[in-house]
Amino acid sequence: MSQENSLFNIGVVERETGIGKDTLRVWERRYGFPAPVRDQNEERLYPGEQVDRLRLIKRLLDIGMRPVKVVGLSLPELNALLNEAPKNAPGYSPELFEFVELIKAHQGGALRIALNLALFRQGLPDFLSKTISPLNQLVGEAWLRGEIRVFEEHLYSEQITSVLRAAIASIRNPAGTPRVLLTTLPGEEHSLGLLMAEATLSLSGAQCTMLGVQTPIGEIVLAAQAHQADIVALSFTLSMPPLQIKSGLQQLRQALPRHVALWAGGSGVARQRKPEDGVQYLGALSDLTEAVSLLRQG
Amino acid sequence: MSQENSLFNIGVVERETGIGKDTLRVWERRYGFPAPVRDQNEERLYPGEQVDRLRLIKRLLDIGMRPVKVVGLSLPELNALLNEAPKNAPGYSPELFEFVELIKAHQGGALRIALNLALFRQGLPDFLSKTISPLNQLVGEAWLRGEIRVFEEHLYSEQITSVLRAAIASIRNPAGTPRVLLTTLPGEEHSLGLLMAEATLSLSGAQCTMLGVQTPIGEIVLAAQAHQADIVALSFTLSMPPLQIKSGLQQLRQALPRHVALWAGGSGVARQRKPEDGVQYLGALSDLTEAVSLLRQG
DNA sequence: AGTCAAATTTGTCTAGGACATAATCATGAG
DNA sequence: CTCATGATTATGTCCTAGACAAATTTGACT
Repeated sequence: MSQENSLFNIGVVERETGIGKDTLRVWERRYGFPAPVRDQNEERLYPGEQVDRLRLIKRLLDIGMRPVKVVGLSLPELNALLNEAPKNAPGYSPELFEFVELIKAHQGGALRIALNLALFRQGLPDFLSKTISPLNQLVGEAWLRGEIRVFEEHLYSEQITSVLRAAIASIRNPAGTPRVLLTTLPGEEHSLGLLMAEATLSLSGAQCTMLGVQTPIGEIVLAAQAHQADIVALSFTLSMPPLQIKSGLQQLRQALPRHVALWAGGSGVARQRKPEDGVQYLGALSDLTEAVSLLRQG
Repeated sequence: MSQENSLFNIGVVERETGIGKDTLRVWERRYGFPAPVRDQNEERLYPGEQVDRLRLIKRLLDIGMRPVKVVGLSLPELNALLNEAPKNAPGYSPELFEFVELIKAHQGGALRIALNLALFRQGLPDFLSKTISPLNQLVGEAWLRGEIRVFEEHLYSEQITSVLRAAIASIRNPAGTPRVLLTTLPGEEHSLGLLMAEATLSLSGAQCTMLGVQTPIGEIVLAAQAHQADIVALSFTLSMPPLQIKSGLQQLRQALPRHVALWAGGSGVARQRKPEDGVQYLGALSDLTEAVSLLRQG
């Protein structure tokens, strides 16, 4: 957790929690929380303990709770909510918990080796759908409950990245079809989803061009043109505000030539209520394979 | 460039340019630029052309110019400034320009192959210092002059990442010394510098733990403890505000045990005026090898 | 030319109000 | 009882105009 006696100004809190300055101020006005002390210039200084609470609140909002219900709750109350949250827990296979144990023990090297073993035992499609995907969810839930720290989650991401990149490097198809451009919109900085999509698509014989994260919309359009892409594939996590996802997809769809398909996947789009016209939403990785087959047929 | 007739609200402009909302408003008040139109609610709507100018202005500020000199300049004036900027151009080897041509031609696959050839011809240390480093600078300058677009720069980063990660995977030393923890502070999202450092350190026999980008300070401390790190190595690019670098290094140095060394490198730290106590600044990658030797001796 | 203080520049913070849109609630129809 | 439709509440983002500390530049004086 944060240093106990430290105080943070509003800019630092915004960066650390991902909650905007305006939002922090308006919560204070409306809900009476957070309740920062003030320095000699009447500027807000947030105690570390409140920053910790804000982090937990952010997690609850990301999984769909509403501010009026969670902003201002005490640490124990927040933890109670977080612990009862994952009711939809499917039966995780015991093997997955071994990976989690490796994460908690900070055995990065051993984790990578174990993941690689699973990859070559199961094959890439099963590895992604039966190991990585549920493991991501399991890790996400454990992180939600505070059982896994941020740095442990970073370590985990790094090992997955390492394993997937090695796999992709060896199955890349520079002459495949369709041509797919992979990236995320500004604001979405997670690349794991992209890597999983690239692996799946490459295996389906598609030709992938990875642009990395946070490509401005205008640049995506240019890149699609330059690479004569048939498909632009975007990935969204829960950390991306639903409104930004919606308007971003709208703008991009409008700016992109009609013959270029726009695919969106990840936990962030599962949240979207009404689908956008001309945007294909993919719930699971397996949908990708299916969508490629459909595209080839039709 | 941005869609010609499009209008963007202040939040989008902040995300696209990296200039904060407060700063955009105060520039308008002080310098009369940007001069957005207003919608029916008196909310700012920035024309695409002004967003383009703001992007160029941001680049000039990142290389050390002052707002009073550049905010409000017209597109031709900005381009004139950008073109005269890189006076310190060293004599680039002709081979480097071939890489640049591949980038401009969007030949991602060919670029990766060419880079790999150079890697195995030169060896890793020379590849990093004589190819990648100057190429980064060359690409950075070309980008500054608008000769390389954002998406092309993304494509370039992706290929470098791919080549370096493959190299690192094959020289990783899980039992080496010293133990180094690699990451960036919140706000710094570029990981190329980290990868180059990891490659150099691994080759020196160090044991690297890569945490990826944007690890909160408190988490870095915990990770250093968990991995019994001897060194925490941070990377900073020009896109990181100097003030954030300074205060971040101060905070981290204070929170880290004294016996853990703190190393900082990248173009962002070259800008820092006064070095922080207890922080080692590394100007070039070769300094890393040297610093490791020194550490082993002393 | 170097050093120190004064002046200027610059980013970030403040308050309190406003509004569009999303989410929830309530009502009525089938 | 279920579904749709309209009213109400909740919520994030934007607004103005002022303030101040820290960084940088300027200017005076060795």
